[in-house]
Amino acid sequence: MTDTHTDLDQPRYSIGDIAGKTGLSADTLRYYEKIGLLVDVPRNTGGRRMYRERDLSRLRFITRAQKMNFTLAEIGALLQMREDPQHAREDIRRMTRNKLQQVESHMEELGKLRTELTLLLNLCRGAEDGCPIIEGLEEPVTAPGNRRDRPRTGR
Amino acid sequence: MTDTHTDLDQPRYSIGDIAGKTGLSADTLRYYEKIGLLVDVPRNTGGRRMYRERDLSRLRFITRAQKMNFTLAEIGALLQMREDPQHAREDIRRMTRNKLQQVESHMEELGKLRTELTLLLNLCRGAEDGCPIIEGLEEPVTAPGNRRDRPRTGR
DNA sequence: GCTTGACCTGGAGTCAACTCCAGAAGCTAT
DNA sequence: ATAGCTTCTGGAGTTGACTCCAGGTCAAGC
Repeated sequence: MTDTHTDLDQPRYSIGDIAGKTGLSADTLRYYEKIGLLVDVPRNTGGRRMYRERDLSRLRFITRAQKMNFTLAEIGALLQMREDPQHAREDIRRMTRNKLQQVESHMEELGKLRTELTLLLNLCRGAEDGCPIIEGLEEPVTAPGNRRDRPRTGR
Repeated sequence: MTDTHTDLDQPRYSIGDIAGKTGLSADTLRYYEKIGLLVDVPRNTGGRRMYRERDLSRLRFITRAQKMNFTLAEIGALLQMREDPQHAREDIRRMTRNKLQQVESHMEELGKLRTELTLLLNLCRGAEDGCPIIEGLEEPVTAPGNRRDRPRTGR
């Protein structure tokens, strides 16, 4: 039931436009359609794809979800949920809840990584010998009072 | 040969132990060594790998960085930086700075994704017909009454 | 000593997600 | 209406990151 009532005047974009806007390649866009991630992309009389705003919106969702390492299959399910949340099947809702949890724990992990990288960059800048703070990085969570001395690596 | 002086009493772990602790498979651990991500993993007399704490620490760094979609090659460079920050080559420092930026922008994107998923789950729960708030999701950042696309710099 | 299970090496196979053709056809400006 | 770019389809190839053998070795319990 994709006959949305009054979108006759909506702007349409060629595959090249969309590639430009999203940073995805035309090949990738065709691929997404082939595997069913993007559905009902209309064609003009010459058979060329004419994308609408909603496709763009979906694509942005897709790229965002990809950054979470969700598989395209999972993203497909999420898109279903997104298109029609109140009719989404229970397993898809559950999966979405699950994914939300994953996003949150990933954000936590990313926070740790950010800390590590920030330390690496901010400390030891210009220091020529020894950078004791770095030792702390070896074990992000270190029990207090248990400071092992660092064996110097040969390489 | 890494003649580490005083770590003779450090605990050593078998590949199975490490697999258990990290959640990686033994095959993956061997693979990481094969491609040079893990270096100088010592063997016992029988030729078996005996991992040390630092290997565990590296592996945790690796898995964290992988969640950021860094390639194993990139992670290898980051590990170099991590092992010896003050002697890291300038291009590796630059790369690290670069990666830090990526981490930050990814966290921002993840925040958006979290918002989307949260909305999907919290709204429309039980609603049977129509869920107007969902429309707002189509464009995550939408000025009311002015739904124009903002040009995004591609990844 | 024998069995059983963890581990070894080298190499082949798998999988997701693209990426790259070739050959044809659509659009646009001159 | 011709040139030159974009897009089309179908299918093959590539890449990164594993994953799975086969055929052998090592270690601990009985």
